[in-house]
Amino acid sequence: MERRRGAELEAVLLDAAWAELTESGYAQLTMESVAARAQTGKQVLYRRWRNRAELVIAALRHHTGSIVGNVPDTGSLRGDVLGVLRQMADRFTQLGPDTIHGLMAEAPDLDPEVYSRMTGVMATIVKRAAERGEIATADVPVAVLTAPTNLMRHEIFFSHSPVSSSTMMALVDDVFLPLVRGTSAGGVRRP
Amino acid sequence: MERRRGAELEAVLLDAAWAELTESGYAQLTMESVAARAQTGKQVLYRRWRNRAELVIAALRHHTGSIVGNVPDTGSLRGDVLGVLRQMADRFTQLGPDTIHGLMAEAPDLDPEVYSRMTGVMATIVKRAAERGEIATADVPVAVLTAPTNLMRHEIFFSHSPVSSSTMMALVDDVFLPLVRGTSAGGVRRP
DNA sequence: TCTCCTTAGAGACGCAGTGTCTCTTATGAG
DNA sequence: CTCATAAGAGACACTGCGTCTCTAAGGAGA
Repeated sequence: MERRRGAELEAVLLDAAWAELTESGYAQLTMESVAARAQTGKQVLYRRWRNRAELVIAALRHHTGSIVGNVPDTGSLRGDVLGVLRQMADRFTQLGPDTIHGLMAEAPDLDPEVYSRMTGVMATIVKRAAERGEIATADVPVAVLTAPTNLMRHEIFFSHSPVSSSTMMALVDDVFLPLVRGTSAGGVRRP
Repeated sequence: MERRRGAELEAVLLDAAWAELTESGYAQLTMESVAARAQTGKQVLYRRWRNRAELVIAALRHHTGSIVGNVPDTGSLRGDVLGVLRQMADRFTQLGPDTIHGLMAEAPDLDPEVYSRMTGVMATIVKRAAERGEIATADVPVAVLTAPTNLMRHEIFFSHSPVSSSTMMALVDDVFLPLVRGTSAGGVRRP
């Protein structure tokens, strides 16, 4: 019998977990189902991850690759923010809400990382827009800076269907842009 | 042995569930623990609710009473919106995030009700503000109307500590009011 | 090439909780 | 007083978690 080891085996395990996740959802994913799919024993899983939540998080990271690092740069503030929102949508909608909620319930320490990172991304985008002269100042209240991504996250978590682009545009055109431009309500409409 | 029945028994069951919930949290709440606390058997629970999620939801409704119905009317738009946010905070912070996430994971059909109701509440508040002449028009984009409550819900779900009043004020003063007043960024600061 | 240490693969195990089933018996309705 | 209903109590099968044990594969090093 040929035996998988080390990184090769680990990849197989994470792929198996990912497959279970997308095919059956988080609630159906068990350590035993993952082990069975990977044709190995539970101990091999527990040797690497302490519980289901850690395994799933690892599988998530493994599949979706390095978490961002690439801040959109489309040349316009509107395009950049929409780009960020679309990134968030792409990352999560393939998972489905049950996985997200399940993970939140079992791994309460997952989010702060992603959370603060998004603020940094938005700050960069706004700073560049200010340098381009597109907006008057990059000195924007944190509540405004985080509003679009937070609202987007809210949509992802509460809507039971994928977030539509019209919803994303509403967040940008009706909420964010009026706030950073200093004019709202009847200002710029969507092109 | 005196036997509880009907509504009297049901109240005991729901109180027991609520006690388990607040004392031990959602993860620790089991049908057996609730039954034991109520000094009865599991069958009595299963005769009324199909599973843990339904029991908890019932306990929640029973304890917090009828869900809203009372729209704040403080005389100012700012006060009204802050009142709504505070209501949301009061309702949920006593539960803790683990209960909320656990419920979301197990009862995916809980939210839409509350969800649409909040939109109606906000619409009422804005309409009254327009009638008072506090703002120019009640014709506000839905994205703006739902922004404060959605952001508040976001805070409740993601922050692992109770939402502070300064956070709530930031949502109202930095995001909502500038949007409905049509002026932002450097406009009205908090009193 | 041989040895040895790590660890994969396989399965048994105890534990906890779910949801079902059964039985006895209190109690309100008639 | 009778009787249908449902409470109280517990046994039950089942599932999944996380631990433990054992055998044997296959690299690393001599």
